[in-house]
Amino acid sequence: MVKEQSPSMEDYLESIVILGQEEKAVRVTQISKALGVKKPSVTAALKKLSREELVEHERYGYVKLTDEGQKLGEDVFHRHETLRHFLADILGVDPEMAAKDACRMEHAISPPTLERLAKFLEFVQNRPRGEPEWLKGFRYYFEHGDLPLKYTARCSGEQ
Amino acid sequence: MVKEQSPSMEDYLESIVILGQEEKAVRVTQISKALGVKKPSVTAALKKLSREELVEHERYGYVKLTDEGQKLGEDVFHRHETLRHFLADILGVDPEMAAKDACRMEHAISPPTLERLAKFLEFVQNRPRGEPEWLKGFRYYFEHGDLPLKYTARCSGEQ
DNA sequence: TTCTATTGTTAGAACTTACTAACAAAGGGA
DNA sequence: TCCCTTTGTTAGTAAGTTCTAACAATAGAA
Repeated sequence: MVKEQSPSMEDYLESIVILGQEEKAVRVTQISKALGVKKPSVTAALKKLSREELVEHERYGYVKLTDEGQKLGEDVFHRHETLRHFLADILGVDPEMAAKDACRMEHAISPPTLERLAKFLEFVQNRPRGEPEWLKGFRYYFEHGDLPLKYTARCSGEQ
Repeated sequence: MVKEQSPSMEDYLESIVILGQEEKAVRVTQISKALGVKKPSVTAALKKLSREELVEHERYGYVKLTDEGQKLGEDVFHRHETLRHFLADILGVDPEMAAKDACRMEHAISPPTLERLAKFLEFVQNRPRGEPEWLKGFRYYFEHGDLPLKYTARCSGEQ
């Protein structure tokens, strides 16, 4: 079984997954830049992740994820994306801030909670008729502090 | 200005706020039990928080928050409660798990994002006619994987 | 008042994660 | 081939958080 990873190690794994999608080979410098840490920190992290067989990394060489590491990293990325979309698309948080918050919250949310959040997103977004009316209502509510009249009057019981 | 607190220190502050609401005087042992850490850890944390003038604590005595500390602790608690309610009441996460997740996420959410989340809760819950219909729709969707027919048929454009 | 259980502190260690400074390997031009 | 830039590593340090073991203060009961 795979040991629980710390937020920090999760960040490394996630970052390697993302870089791996963009470039053919992942290097220490890229990870360093992506995470905003110095290269010796990356080396140390890779050493630790290698010991746990989540990463393959030979001295001065490329960085590769094992199947296990890939799975873990993708999972973190999935949490990140779900949270980011929820924050930006539902709550209407500024995209940049949504990404930053997701970056931190991704380490704190449990699998069952994430599942529900993902389903919620699905529920709201996978509609043939587009964004539901109540969501527009929320946007209005957030701006004005109360609902437009039509929401309290029309189609009663629906809100 | 108040220094940003680490998740750990935020937990101590929050815990002292909560214990302070329940009991007249807060002690090291209570904090220790509440947070599930050993007493020396509490002593060390209080020392640090004292240095930053967030806590008043004399040897072998009671623990009290300064105004600043109280404000910070209440803020953490507010984040916790907002997240907990969202998870439990909107997403339908099991109450115990909602509390645990909130406990971790409370350190990761930014003020603007929290504000939007709080507004969202308000939007959903402060209704004269109770829980909106779409939320029941979500519960159904989560259980069954798709919507009951009436949601796709009735009141078109509303969902 | 003295004993004892409770409560709290100190000291010392471990773990994690990051940093800087200095060195070593690799690789592409000249 | 040699040099120089880029890339990566090592060694040493520091901060933060927690722990255990041992000791000290406190307070209530006898």
